[in-house]
Amino acid sequence: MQRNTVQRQAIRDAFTSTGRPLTPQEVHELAQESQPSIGMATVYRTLKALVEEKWLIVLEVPGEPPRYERAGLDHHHHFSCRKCGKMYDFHGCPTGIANLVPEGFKLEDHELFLYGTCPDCAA
Amino acid sequence: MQRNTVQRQAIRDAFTSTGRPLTPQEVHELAQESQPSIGMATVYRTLKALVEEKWLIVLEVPGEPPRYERAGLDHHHHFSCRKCGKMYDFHGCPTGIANLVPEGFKLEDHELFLYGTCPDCAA
DNA sequence: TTGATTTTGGTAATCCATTCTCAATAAGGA
DNA sequence: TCCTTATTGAGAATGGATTACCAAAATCAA
Repeated sequence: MQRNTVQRQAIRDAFTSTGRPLTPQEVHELAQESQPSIGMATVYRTLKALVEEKWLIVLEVPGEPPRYERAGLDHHHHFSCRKCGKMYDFHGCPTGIANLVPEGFKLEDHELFLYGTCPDCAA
Repeated sequence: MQRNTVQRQAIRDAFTSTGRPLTPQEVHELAQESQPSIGMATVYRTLKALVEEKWLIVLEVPGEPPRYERAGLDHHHHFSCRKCGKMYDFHGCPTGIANLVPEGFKLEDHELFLYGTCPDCAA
């Protein structure tokens, strides 16, 4: 049977307390705040398990390591701060995406990445 | 001085003849059509040089190797075919992107990836 | 508490894209 | 054509993220 460990709980807490997509590195750092001895192997193992049990999903990001975020969120897009590297969820969706698609292409999905500066990093 | 080699020309031709963003692998395969003995080292070396001389730019893509494409194109977005993996440029831009951004965030840039089926792969 | 079993942490191993090395080849000015 | 020098191709080497391994520690049902 699966056991509840403090490490696994610390990893889940990283997601519920920040509410934003996290890299394995970020998860490791956040989990270390309550479990200083937690290792990267445990982080990777647990992320994989949480994806398998559909508590997390993997978010691939251009030119960066993947982010993990809570599964089941409403349709949204992602903002990446160029100064601190933190990624945020923004709800909503621009209009007219279907109009970009020329005849003959079948559009199934889209992913929008926004870049700029977050409030924490504003001058 | 820089020399014009058949390999370098074959790589440039891959971009001008297809007109779409290419992975290093794709460049290699396309260049091999006219230069069968061309090696990956030459492809990587040449791509790097063409980026430095601003004939190409690097396009990072979520969860995939980077694409290279001609520099200086108008603002556009990218469509990736889920069947054949080929990537295409689509001109234009959806509206209302700025509206997604909450108070306090400064938006500088965006990148939109569309996914679906291309005409070549349509059933 | 005990004890079977899962989980952990540290480190070695793996994977894979990209870069390096270097002898052989090719470009192109003289 | 010759000769200097840039470029190539093959394979080894590298770097960074992720996974495998395994002895030690932790979980939890009885």
